[in-house]
Amino acid sequence: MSFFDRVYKVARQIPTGRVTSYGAIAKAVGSPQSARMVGWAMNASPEDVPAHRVVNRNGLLSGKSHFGDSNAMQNLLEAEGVIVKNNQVQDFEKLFWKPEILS
DNA sequence: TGAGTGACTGTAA
DNA sequence: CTTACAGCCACTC
Repeated sequence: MSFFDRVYKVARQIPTGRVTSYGAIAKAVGSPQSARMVGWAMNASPEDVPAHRVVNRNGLLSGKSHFGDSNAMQNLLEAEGVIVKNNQVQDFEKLFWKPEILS
């Protein structure tokens, strides 16, 4: 199983209406210092991976520009009940979902 | 085989 | 409080 596969496995576990950070996923897959790789994995993520629920540690939609439309990521989040304003998730601390560590 | 790159993060000024 | 900088690891050319 590759690094990417593990990232996808964790990302798919993010509940609807919740968000997490790249660093949190990196930690969950066993490479806490590979947050950048997580982002890269998201760049190549399959459709069944909710990449829009993954933001940076400030709750900022750093990856929105990688979606087709500049509003796509925000629209997806808002459709799930996540309030996004100025490219930033509101109540990020409340909505933050901590992924479980992969064994 | 080696250098470049990136949807990040934590620490320092 | 905001801005800067360096480390990080897996992947591509």
